[in-house]
This record gives sequence, C-alpha cells and structure tokens, in this order.
Amino acid sequence: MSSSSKSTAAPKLSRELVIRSALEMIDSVGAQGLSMRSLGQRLNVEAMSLYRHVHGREDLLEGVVALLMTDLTATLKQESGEHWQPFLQAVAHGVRRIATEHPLAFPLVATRHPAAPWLRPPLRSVEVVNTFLSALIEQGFTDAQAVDAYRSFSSFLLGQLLLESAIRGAQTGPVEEPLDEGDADLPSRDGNVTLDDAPEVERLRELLSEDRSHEEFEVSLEALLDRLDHQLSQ
Amino acid sequence: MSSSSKSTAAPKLSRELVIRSALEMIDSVGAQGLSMRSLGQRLNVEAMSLYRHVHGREDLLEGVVALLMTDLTATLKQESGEHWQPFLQAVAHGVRRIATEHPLAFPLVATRHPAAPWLRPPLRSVEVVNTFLSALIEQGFTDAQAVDAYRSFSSFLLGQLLLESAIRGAQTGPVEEPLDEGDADLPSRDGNVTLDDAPEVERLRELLSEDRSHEEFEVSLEALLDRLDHQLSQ
DNA sequence: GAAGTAATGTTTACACCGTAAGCGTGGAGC
DNA sequence: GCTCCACGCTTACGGTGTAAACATTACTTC
Repeated sequence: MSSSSKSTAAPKLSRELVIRSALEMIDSVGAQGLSMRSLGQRLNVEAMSLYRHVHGREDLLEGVVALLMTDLTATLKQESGEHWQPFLQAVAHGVRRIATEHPLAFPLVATRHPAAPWLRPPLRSVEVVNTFLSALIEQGFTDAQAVDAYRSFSSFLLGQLLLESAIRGAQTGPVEEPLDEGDADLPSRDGNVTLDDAPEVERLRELLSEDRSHEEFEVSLEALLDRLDHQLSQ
Repeated sequence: MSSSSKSTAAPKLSRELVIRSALEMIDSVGAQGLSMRSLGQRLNVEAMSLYRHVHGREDLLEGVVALLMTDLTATLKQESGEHWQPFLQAVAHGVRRIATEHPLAFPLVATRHPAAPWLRPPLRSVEVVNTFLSALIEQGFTDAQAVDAYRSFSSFLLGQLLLESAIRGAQTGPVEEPLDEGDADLPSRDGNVTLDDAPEVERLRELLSEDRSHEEFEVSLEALLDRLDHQLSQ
C-alpha cells in the first residue's frame, strides 16, 4: 500500500502545500500565531521538514504574500486593455478583495519590505507594477504621470486597506484572553480607555464605531481618479 | 560615595528612562531588533529589572508609541483654535514629523492595535481624537462630517507616512548582511529581482527611485483638504 | 533484481526570546 | 537600631528559528 492511498491522507509535502497551509493558519490566528513548529504540526510533520521546501520563515511569509498576489496578476493583465479608469478600478477592487478576504494576512502584503526599494506595497511585484505602468502609458499618460499615479495609488490602497483589514482583523482574529490585571500597580496600563475629558469622543462613539469602509473606499477611489483625470488633462 | 556621583553615571532606572532608551534602540535597529535583554544591556541592567517599570514588552512598545505622540498632543491643542484648514495642516505636519524623525518607530504607531476599536492609527489616542473632532465641529462641521474627516485623515496619513517611513527606514535601518546565497536550490528566492519581462519598469527605474515624498505629501494633503472643503459647502 | 543516488523527513542541538518566581540588599522612615 | 520595601539579580521554564547530521524512502541505471 503506497502512502498516498491511506484513507487519512498524507497529501505529500510541497512548497505549494506548505505555503497554502501557512496562509490558512495566518487567516485564523494571524501572522504572529504562525510558527514553524505549529505549521509542521498542522501538516503532521516535524518543523525541520518544512525547510526542504522553504528557505526559512521569512521566505515562507514571502511565499504567502506572493500567493495572495497571484490572482491579482492574472486579473490585472486581463483588464489592462481597458480605459485607464476602469483599469484602475479593477486594480483597486482586486487588491481590496485580498484585504477583505484575508484581513489577518493583508498586513504582510502591506508592511513587509519589498524586494526592491522602488517597489511600494501593496503593489509589490515587478510583474504587477509593469502591467500597471504599461497600461497607463498606453492610454496617454506620460512617464512621470504614470509613476505619479503608481505612487498615489499605492498610498491610497495602503492607507485605506490597512485600516480596513485592521478593523476586520480585530473583530475576527485576536482571541486575546481577558488579561485579569489584578494589581493596581504601574501606571498607564488601563486596557479600557478612559473617556473622561473626552466628551466629544464619548458623544460620537456610536458614529465612530460605524463601519463605513466600503463607501469610504469607493468615494475616495472616485476622488483619486478624478484627481488623476484632472492632472492628465492639464 | 553615592552611586549617583560616579563619573560613569548610573542614571537611575525609571519608566521614563526605559521607554526613552527603547525608542533610541528602535530608532537604530528597528522594533524587531529590540529585545528585553538587549535593552537591559544598554542600561547596564538585567532584563528582568525592566519589569519593575514596564509590564512587559507589549506595554513597553505601547509606551514608546505614547512617547512619540506626546509632543503632538500639545501642538494640537495649541493649534485647535485656528481655522480648520490650518488646523488640519498642523496635524498632518505634526504626524509627518514623527514619521520622518523616527522612520523605524513609526510602523509601531501605524500598525499596533489601537486601545479601542473606534480609534484608528495613526491618530490613536482618545485625547488627540477628541481635540481633532472638537476643533472641526467648532468650525461648523456636522458630527458626521467631522467623523468622516477623521477617517479620511487617518487613512491618508497612514498610507502616505507608512510608505515614506518604510523607504526612509530601508535606507537607514536594516543592516541586512549580504546573504551569500551560494546554492542554486529552491525556487524564487532571488533577492535581486529579475527585470526580464518588465521593460517598462526597467525603463522607468530611475523615475521610480526618486524620492518625492515631500511634494507628494503636500499635494495629496491639499487635495484632501479641497475635498473636505467641497463636502462642507455642499 | 541489485546497487547507487537523490529526495525528503527526523533527530538532536544551540542560541535566543519573553517572563514567572523567589532572593538579596541597601537605603528611608521611625 | 530596627524594620520594611523598592529595586535589581538569579534562576528557571517553555517557546522560537534553524544548522547539521542522520534515516528512510523512492527512483534511476545497470
């Protein structure tokens, strides 16, 4: 009986599988809840076995980020013939999809050091950036305008989506235990913020807690596109 | 001879000093390079001694963030009587100052989970947010408009400054050794990105490498203020 | 089929991390 | 002089990433 015919399955380790499992794990416990040992356990394997398929933890995380971006790369190329506005909308929604589907993993995409200093998160692969720039230049953007658009877009996506995934992630992910905090000892460790001397915040707390991420995103995106349009025609 | 009169100084440990030293350390080696033990060493003290003044690593980092924000709180209150546009500019420049002066520490301000779910980085203290909202409402913003402005501003600052500090931080901080990488083994670990099949990126590399953070920031800020102005008068 | 070889998982080990618990000591208040 | 306690130290435990040597399995080549 070959090992692959066991009913309880032993799906055969591979870089693909390792990275995919890592992503699942991050999705449920966050990136800092992922350790080589725990990932090994999930795959019924010793931690060191993973090193046959992955260069180390850093490489593993890099792989996860790459995995998250693969879909986008395809979509992007497909859409690159469109007029620049629908194209940029597709990019924006594509990245946002990643952020909302993987709120605990998105911080990786957003904050890991990119491979080259002229790449900016979250559009951090050479391939994606190349498609991005080509598409815009083909539509009449000058070099400088295209690069500017890349910058504005990066900053927009980063801010909007990092905030959004932080909120979504906090709802799902942390599993922080109550943290008894029995002692009244050192200062400034009150987990529950004091609303004294902050009447406006208290009054507007409900309004502040509303999740308007989606509308916000669309509105800001529209504003950004308008701004680019204006720059383009000036 | 009391210990405080030694020429080589033993500046007496305190929460203040511990946190301040932690910030210095982060400024030079990044938050990852800071460990309790190394911080202890810097202060000529065992790691465990730090726990007399700080609840643990998390609390320490929280303290560092708070320290970074103290100046801003003052500036902010001082400026809160101004018209909303100069006020918001002061806020923006205040936060940007933190980011540029502490590029390796800013990611903490930007990405740590805020104390309450309705606080958004990088404006993450109740006090700051209260001043922010009060100032705007006093100037004729409705509640909803003020909260919207808070959201837009957070997202703007987060995206712009996180990118900027990542770039600045990469120039100063990492000290990553060459990473010999002798073996031609596992796939996709080429630290130096391949520019094949990315002609546009290659052609625009120089343009992409330019650091236009400052202009970018000012322009985007202006655009955001215009947008708010427009919303306000509609 | 036998023998050699490459791939892949395991074991052991090391240096580092955060931190709980208990100990020692020196100086302040009486 | 005595007490007490704030503060720093020591020790210890369980966790981390990963280098290195080893075992095993599977596959090629005769």
